[in-house]
Amino acid sequence: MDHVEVGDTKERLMEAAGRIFSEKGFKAATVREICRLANANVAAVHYHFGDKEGLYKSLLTEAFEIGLKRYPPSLGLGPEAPAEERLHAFVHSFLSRLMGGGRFAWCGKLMARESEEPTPALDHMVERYILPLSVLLRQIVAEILNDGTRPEDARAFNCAMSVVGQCQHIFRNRAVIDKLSPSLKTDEAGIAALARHITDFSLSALKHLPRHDSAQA
Amino acid sequence: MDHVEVGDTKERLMEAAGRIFSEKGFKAATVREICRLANANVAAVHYHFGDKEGLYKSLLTEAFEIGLKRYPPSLGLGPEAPAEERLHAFVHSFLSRLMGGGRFAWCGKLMARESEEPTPALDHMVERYILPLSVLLRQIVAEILNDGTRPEDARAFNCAMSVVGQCQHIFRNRAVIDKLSPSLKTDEAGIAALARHITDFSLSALKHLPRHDSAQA
DNA sequence: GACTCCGTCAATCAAGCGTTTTAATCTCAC
DNA sequence: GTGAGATTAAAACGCTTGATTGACGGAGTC
Repeated sequence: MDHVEVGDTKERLMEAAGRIFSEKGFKAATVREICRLANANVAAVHYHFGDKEGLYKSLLTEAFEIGLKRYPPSLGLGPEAPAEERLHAFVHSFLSRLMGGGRFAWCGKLMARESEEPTPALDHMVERYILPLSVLLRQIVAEILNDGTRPEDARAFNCAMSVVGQCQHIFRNRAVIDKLSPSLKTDEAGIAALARHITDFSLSALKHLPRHDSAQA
Repeated sequence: MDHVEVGDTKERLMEAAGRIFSEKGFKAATVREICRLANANVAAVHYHFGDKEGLYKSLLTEAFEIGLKRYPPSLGLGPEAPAEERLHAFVHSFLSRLMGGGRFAWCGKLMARESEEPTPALDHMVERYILPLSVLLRQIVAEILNDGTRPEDARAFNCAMSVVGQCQHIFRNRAVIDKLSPSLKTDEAGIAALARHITDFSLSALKHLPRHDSAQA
């Protein structure tokens, strides 16, 4: 793996830590590997962040800021756009956040990790970032259902879970999927194709779902 | 945490390792902690399993055996049963394996963890356990699609991913879901309700999916 | 030039890790 | 009881980890 080269030492450390932490988790990531990737001395972590945990906390805070700025819950589409298109935008951007390889690709991955192995920072993340996304998706879903379901109903919540679950699946089971279907790509075109499938699958489900849904919430 | 007390050293080690590995993952779990929980000497791992990875592999194999025996994917249904019922059985058993409590609650957690953070043991797991499950689900899905799609087609693979993704979602995002919807239960009745929703959602999607699916595999 | 502040560096620390060795202990047929 | 094999226990090995040290150099000030 090549090195992070932009910015001063502190910025390079954040960038490198984002990649490593998001891929391996807090415990499995090592300070030495982060510093190697950042082209920095191991002592730089102590100097700039106190310790490994200080670096992680700074990173998580930064992830919120960047995530909210780069992926606002509105996703560029106004509420006047057709619900079908808004669903597709939601799915596509969600996938991009998890699978994308851009400059801040680690933001989405880091949050997904936090979601599975929560730290005390989870409360803040849910309130600030996840809840707005959840509300937005439930609004879209309720609109597509078009059977009187309100966004706050259990029915909308369950359907929203079904959509998000499909999006996260390839991210969380990448190794297995690569073995079951080695030809499945996750480049930009592959992500787009996947977003298309998940949107079609979910639209088909939502538009024809029986009216009664006994699942609780 | 109190100690595991039943069985001989080897059994106690397996039981303790199941709890620790499933909670912390392979890397973060330590042999010393496992042995402390099992009331065993650290050398016992080397004696009975060779090394840490040997213990993990034995455990993973046991996890699949136990999980599949307790919750067989067809739940007693033969291939002559309607595809809709077989899908429901698959989803319900999958959820039970992941969310079920009791003596062997760690089985599903361990498998999910291996899927997200693969170890060298993944190859064997895929070949022996995951692939057959994948084939079974794709057969069910292809039958419900009823549009000429074969189980080995990309279309069936994508739809199977959509189903499995929904099943794993609540398990992998439990902390977040508990905050978004504190009333959602995961006892036996809650699991059954969730299985009903996922099955209905997927059936609705599969039965009305447009014929053309450009997603790759 | 002398001094200070800031940032970096190689070197090192103690602690914890998985693993191994060696000896002690247990089990049980004879 | 005795010896042999199976099992456990204690201690140490080599290694990696996160954290820390003290020296070094550049930039700015007087």
